[in-house]
Amino acid sequence: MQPSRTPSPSLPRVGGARAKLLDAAHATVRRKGFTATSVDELCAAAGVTKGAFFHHFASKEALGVAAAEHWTARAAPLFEDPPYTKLDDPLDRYLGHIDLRASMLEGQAEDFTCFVGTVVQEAFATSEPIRAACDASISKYCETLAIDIQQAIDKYGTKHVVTALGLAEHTQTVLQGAFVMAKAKGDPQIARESVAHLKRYVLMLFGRDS
Amino acid sequence: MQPSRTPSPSLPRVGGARAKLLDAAHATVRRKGFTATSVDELCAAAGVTKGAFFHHFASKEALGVAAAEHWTARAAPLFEDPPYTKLDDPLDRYLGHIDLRASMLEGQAEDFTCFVGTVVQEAFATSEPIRAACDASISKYCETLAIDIQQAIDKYGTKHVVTALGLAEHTQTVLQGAFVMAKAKGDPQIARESVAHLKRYVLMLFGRDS
DNA sequence: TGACACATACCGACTGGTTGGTATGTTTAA
DNA sequence: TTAAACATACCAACCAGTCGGTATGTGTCA
Repeated sequence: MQPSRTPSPSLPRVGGARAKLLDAAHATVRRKGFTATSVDELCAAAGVTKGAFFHHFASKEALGVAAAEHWTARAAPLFEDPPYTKLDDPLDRYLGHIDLRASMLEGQAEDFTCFVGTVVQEAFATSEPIRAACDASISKYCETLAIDIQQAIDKYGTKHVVTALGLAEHTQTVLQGAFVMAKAKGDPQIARESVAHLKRYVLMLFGRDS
Repeated sequence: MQPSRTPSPSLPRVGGARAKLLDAAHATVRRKGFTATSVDELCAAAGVTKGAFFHHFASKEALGVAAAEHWTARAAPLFEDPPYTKLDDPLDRYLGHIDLRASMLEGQAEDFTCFVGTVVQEAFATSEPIRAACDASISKYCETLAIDIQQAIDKYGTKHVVTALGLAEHTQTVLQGAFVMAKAKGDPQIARESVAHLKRYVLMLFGRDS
């Protein structure tokens, strides 16, 4: 591979309408849903024109797929930046992650809820590309989380037989459910309580309670 | 008993377009989402005309509210009909309910998922009447479930301090999350596994495990 | 008994606005 | 010069909602 003189040939040279549209999609779709968000509205929120939209995305569906993939990238810092990721004990890292997710459940639902979770609810039966992209994003999250959980199982064992991936997926399930409940109530308190139940389950499972 | 020509003065005299529209809404909206379901489509699915639709509902939003209320009524048999509801032990009744919900997670997601959970994700920020109606439906479910849980707590106590309503809400949270995950995966297996985790949590909490 | 007034249930063509998408031009940077 | 990155104007299809009308049942009173 030859070193290129241009900073990045694939990156936008003018304004970066693509990135602005993806960010606008994350914000607007989480508030109004995918179908209820029009292309015009998205363009207005991103400060670009329709021409720019269809230059970067073949269709609204293609934007949905790209936004789901972008969501995965946006979630990556969650596993890298927080201080608890440097802890020696894998169970502490897993519990630290649960605490972090609980602490994020504050303010307006549209700000802390999951883009792919929202979109897949609407599109799972009508757009296979979008469903697959959302599935990939969620699966990636679960697989990453399962690494620490597996190490915790190896180190401590569990009171009942569970798999690391299964427990990671259950963690994600509780979070997705918590988002739905917070939206219904108009208050994230109920979501925090469910995550507290989840943490209690993990503590009991690993025998760290009482 | 004399066969009356007119069944009931308060009941629809001709076709019953209202009931057919509500049933069609439950089916179609769970598959495509609320916004993506057009009024024309709903009328076609129900076999009625647009005139009938707007005779019974002031707006599409009003249908959403009515359908959420109808969903509550549809869920009532869940707490009355199953054989386990006749068990003496309240914890057995609660566990029986969890088993029932797990057994329902089969086939296509659009057939076992929750109407109000789907709708509230889309409408929580854009329609307060719909949000409130969905909240009422979910709250009713939790309050009903909490009755058995409270009796179980009174009878057995729990290893950690929890409230009956809080545990009922967590049960609902796991189910809502399980629906999202099943939609993403295109397979209800992952949903059943999360409900299994929930049941294990309840068993550990009440000291019924090992 | 019957006739008239009224209410409810339903029909379907129509409308003004919005939708996703296209066709074609202009600017920008290498 | 060239190609990508935008912008502008436009379109056919579709959308929620309206409206004048029909069919049918119900209450009232002579």
